[in-house]
Amino acid sequence: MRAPQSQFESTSQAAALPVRRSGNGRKASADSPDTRFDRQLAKVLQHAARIFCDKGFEGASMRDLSRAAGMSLAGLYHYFSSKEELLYLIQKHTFETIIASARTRLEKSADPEERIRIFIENHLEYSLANKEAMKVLTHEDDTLKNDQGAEVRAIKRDYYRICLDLLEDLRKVKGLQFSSRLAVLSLFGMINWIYTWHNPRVDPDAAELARGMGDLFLGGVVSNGKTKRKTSAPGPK
Amino acid sequence: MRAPQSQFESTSQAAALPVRRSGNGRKASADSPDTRFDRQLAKVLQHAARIFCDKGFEGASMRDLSRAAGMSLAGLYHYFSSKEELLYLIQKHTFETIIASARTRLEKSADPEERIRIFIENHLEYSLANKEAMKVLTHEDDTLKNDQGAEVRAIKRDYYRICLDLLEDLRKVKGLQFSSRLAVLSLFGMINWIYTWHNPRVDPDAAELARGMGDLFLGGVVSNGKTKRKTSAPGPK
DNA sequence: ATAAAGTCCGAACGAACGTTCGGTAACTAG
DNA sequence: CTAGTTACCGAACGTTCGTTCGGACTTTAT
Repeated sequence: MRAPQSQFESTSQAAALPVRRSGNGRKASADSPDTRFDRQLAKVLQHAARIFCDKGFEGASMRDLSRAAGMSLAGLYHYFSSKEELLYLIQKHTFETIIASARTRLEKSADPEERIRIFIENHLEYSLANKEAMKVLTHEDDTLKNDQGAEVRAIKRDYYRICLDLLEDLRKVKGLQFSSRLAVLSLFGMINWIYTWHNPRVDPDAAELARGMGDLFLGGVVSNGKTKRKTSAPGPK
Repeated sequence: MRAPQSQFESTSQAAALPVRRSGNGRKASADSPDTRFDRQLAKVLQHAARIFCDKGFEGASMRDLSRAAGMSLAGLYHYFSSKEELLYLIQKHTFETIIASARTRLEKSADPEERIRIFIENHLEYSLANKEAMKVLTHEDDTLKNDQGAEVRAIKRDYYRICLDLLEDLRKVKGLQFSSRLAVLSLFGMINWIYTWHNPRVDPDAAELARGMGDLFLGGVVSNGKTKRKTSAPGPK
């Protein structure tokens, strides 16, 4: 929930974006990561995530947003160049944060099964602590087009790949047989669906949820992987 | 006053909607379940589902829809009274169809585990055969407000309840211990997430997908339900 | 002090939105 | 045939949309 560094480059499209850099060469002090610009942008991004979460990207108007952020319509455009870029900034920041967190936590264990549990718990903890941003991630999954969409999709693929590797480690070490793709997408289904139903007043917190879903998923993968022959039942072709 | 509406009736709000019934009073010929009106409405609904699926409910314009349906903007309003009602008709019809199909198929078995597999397979088969409508169901989950929203939400609760009952049957018969709510929501996560990734050219068909997810889910539920302890029994592999 | 840069706003732009209205063909009933 | 209903459309309504522009106040640099 901290401010994003203002390294907001599109990476693509080198044009036209009003982008400020925080620590540009001027100042003597090496780096000031939080400029006024950065702090205000972070605040706007947070309000925007809430509005996009509530009304959807297309359903939310810039006027809704200006009301929520307590800033004039025109004033908003000081911080980004279009509504689309706003969505891009939210999605990119959210993905990068959760990936960084996962990578850090995964360093602490070498056991394949425990690493999968760590991955799940990290995802659930971040999801429940940042519900709005996570809903915007999944709900506006294919809203962004062109370069910005491709970039976010690439980051998402990284995240997917982390989980896939964890599962293939497990499979090798335990000598199991199952489709990693099907398993990882089932797991993502479980943990990404939570935003549609989780109610903090009735449902468990992230840690217990992670334990329950970890049990369910790992129990399923392990118990089936052991006895399974892949081309089993003749079935309909 | 004006006309439309047929077997897709709106049980809530008795006012203001243009209502028309299909087989009203007169026709002698045995069954005309399909009047011209009904057939045209069904066609429009199908086009609308595709457009809503592609661009989202808010992102889709009535002009997009009129182009897709090959009908003028004004002509569309002969069949429904607002864009919102259009979404309502799609969602209601989809839910009712999948529920009816599930109920019919479930009659054919009394074994709790097999019944869960039937439920999963029914859901996946319908989902893959009606991708657009299913995406509109889940993606525009909280778009509808007021009476129409409440009605769709009630139908959805029925569907959830069917699955919950199946799981509690399993738990009783097998003497397992697990949270039915967590289990059913995890299962829904798996099977509803499919629309975000399934590619018919690479991924298995509904039957094999249902087998795989049934194995995963039932394996997890059963193996964990038996030993209320943490996972990974110390037993040697 | 003066200049430059950064921050923010009121007002307006043209385009697109959902919906309505008056009318016109086509079909159906008697 | 005529009368009436059904199916549909062109054109427009009023509103809201994302975005822009010129200017003004505030902070920073010299």
